[in-house]
Amino acid sequence: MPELPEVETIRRWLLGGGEALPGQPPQHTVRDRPGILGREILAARVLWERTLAAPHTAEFERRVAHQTIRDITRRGKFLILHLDQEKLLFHLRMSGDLLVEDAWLPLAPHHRLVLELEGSLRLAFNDPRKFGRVWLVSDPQTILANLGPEPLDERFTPEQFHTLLRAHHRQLKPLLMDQTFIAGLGNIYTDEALHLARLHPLMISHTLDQEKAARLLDSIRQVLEEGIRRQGASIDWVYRGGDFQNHFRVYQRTGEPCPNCGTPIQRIVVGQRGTHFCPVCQKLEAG
DNA sequence: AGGGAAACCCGAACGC
DNA sequence: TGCGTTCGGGTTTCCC
Repeated sequence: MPELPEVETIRRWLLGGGEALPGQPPQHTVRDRPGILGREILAARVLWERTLAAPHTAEFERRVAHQTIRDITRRGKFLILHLDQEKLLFHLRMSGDLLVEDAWLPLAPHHRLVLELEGSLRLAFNDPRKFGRVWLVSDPQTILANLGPEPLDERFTPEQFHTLLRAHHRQLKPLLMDQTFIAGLGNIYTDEALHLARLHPLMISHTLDQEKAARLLDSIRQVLEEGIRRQGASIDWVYRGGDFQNHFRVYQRTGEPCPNCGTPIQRIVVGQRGTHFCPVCQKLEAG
């Protein structure tokens, strides 16, 4: 669910100046809200203890208060609020969302942690399934150190990607979803990238030649950039305002025609994950 | 090292 | 209609 493009979309909303998709009316959630950059955190309320990974509630509420939000960045699927003294890290996991609301609104049922901001605003971490986690740390590297390269970082070259692929003997699908291998891909964008690259999800990473590795990295970048351009995908009941779900090539399109060749899309399970692919465009043998 | 399974969760979808 | 069951998805942990 929230993967790199969704997290990046939320990051941009939080910075302010959010724009509606072309031809669509403004929405009711964060996109018509002012940004939170430069605002002081007046107080914090932890509504579900386990959402807070560190520190414990009382210390968190004490330490986060009276710090100002100086910057908002992203690393993989982590959203990072840079405060005066510390960093506030969010991982949305399955169902997390960050909303900017008027401070007087009653708390929605699935709000797990809220920060009261100056200007009568509130930053709310909403997470129906309670998988999301929040950290307040002085050094974000303690949390982020094991993440693989950023796929959209232009300093990350196809040659480096090929070397990484050859260093493993793993199926492409679970390898691409491994955040220590490459950061930011989840189930949706992995299936989409593999289809665009015409590579079978069960293909073994070690067997990719330079050309296929370059094609795969290019495909990863294309689907991530399209996801960001469309402001992410809104799937299940979690509405985030994006419309990439209307442009999926294979994800959750089992039985529908492949956009390339018309063959019905197949669904298999790989590493406990639903995996969608075209059996004609994505051959396991020579591609 | 890599793969499989379970755990964490709960709303939605499905079956009866 | 309403109940019970299954599913799915990101990550960690544990076991083979």
